[in-house]
Amino acid sequence: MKIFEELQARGLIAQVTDNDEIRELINNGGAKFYIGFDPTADSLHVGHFMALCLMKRLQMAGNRPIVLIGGGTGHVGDPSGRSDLRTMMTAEKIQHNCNCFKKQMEKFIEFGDDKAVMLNNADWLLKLNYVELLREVGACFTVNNMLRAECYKQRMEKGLSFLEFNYMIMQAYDFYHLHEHHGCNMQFGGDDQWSNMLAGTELIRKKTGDDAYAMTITLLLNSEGKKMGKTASGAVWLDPEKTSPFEFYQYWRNVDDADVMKCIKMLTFIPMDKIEEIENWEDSRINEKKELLAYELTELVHGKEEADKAKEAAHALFSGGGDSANMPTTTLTADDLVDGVIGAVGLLVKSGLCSSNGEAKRLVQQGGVSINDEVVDMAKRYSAEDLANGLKIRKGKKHFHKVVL
RNA sequence: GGGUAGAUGGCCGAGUGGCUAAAGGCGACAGACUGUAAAUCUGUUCCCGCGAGGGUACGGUGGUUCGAAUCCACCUCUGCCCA
Repeated sequence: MKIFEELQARGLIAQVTDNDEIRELINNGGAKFYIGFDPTADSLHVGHFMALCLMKRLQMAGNRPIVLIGGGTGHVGDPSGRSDLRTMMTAEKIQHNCNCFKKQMEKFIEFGDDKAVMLNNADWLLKLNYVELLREVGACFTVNNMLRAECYKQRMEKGLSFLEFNYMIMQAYDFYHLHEHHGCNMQFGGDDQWSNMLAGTELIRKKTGDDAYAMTITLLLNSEGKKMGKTASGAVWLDPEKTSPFEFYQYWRNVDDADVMKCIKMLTFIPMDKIEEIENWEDSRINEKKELLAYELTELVHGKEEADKAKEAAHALFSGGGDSANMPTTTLTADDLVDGVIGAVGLLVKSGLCSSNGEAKRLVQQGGVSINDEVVDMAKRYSAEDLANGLKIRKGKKHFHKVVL
């Protein structure tokens, strides 16, 4: 199976500018393609991860990737897929985020002369001259057309600043610049990027007469149509400091039944014939599928060692036993005790499982907390000796934490 | 530049001088049921306090009042209409 067919089989391809040309190009390793990443946070998330995987797949098929960090576009802010105004970031924050991205990406993609290249659009966007740009690029677009783009439509009601409106132009210019200076002939991106990417191919055609191609990857949506990789407390990050490997593993272990196969296809590198086999597993093996998904992804992002640890910890916690070796742990000091003892509420707050005493109190009163496999009440107290051996706190069904003195 | 409507808890949204820590919905969390799933049912959902109670909070700053999310002034931001 060639790469294009594989991407298709995995359900990754959303839209393409020219099906046949693109198949020809990437199946023969003739694409020099770029994917842009705007430094909107100090860590990559699952959406970025998909793009990086795509990059890797294409690279393995002989195509040449360019990672474009949006040090310049980050100053503008992409309105696509947003219903409200994007807050502006300071230059320092952007720079900081760029550095964080860079570090994380180097773990996934091999960079080097004949491998992948990393560029930063700050290098050309920040020194553009406004009038010059207007004449050179602005003349190639009509506002009428731009306003018809899907990404702006939903913003027409809530308001769209001129700053954000220009994002499309910036991205189009990037593509044009990469085409001229780096021989880039193709752009990939999330499906919400489609209009921006088309603007790029159009600009290239108008300026140079060359054909350039664009392809979007399917956004990873769950069965309810919401973007995956988000939790109540925010995104699922790739940075282990922001989302621990265990939490990461658990996120995928807990995906909806309906979404498991989709995730396996779109996110893992398990070969297609194996995937077909998995797909035919009986319904009773649904949990095996989830474990497989969680393990594969954790291994890809955090490495085999962390993946093993996360899997072991999960098994220990959910399938009986009580191996607390790999649980997140908080070490308390004697100062945390009051009169030599500490209650369940104190432990919950100190360990970070609860953000306030009130929240912890509610949980305890609702019977949602157990310590060392015993449901606790408000009156329960623990002494320094109890703590010395380590206490295993369980909050609700799925949150575990160990506390030692 | 002129006119006009608005800014309420994580989000949506009611409230329009005391009964309002603020209806309702969504989300989230916990319990029951399960398969670490979904659906369903029950409870919880600003902070401190065991509790009585206290402290903050309705865009910002001042003011009127015994008392303000609610009235007044100014400011900031946003939508819409006219130029």
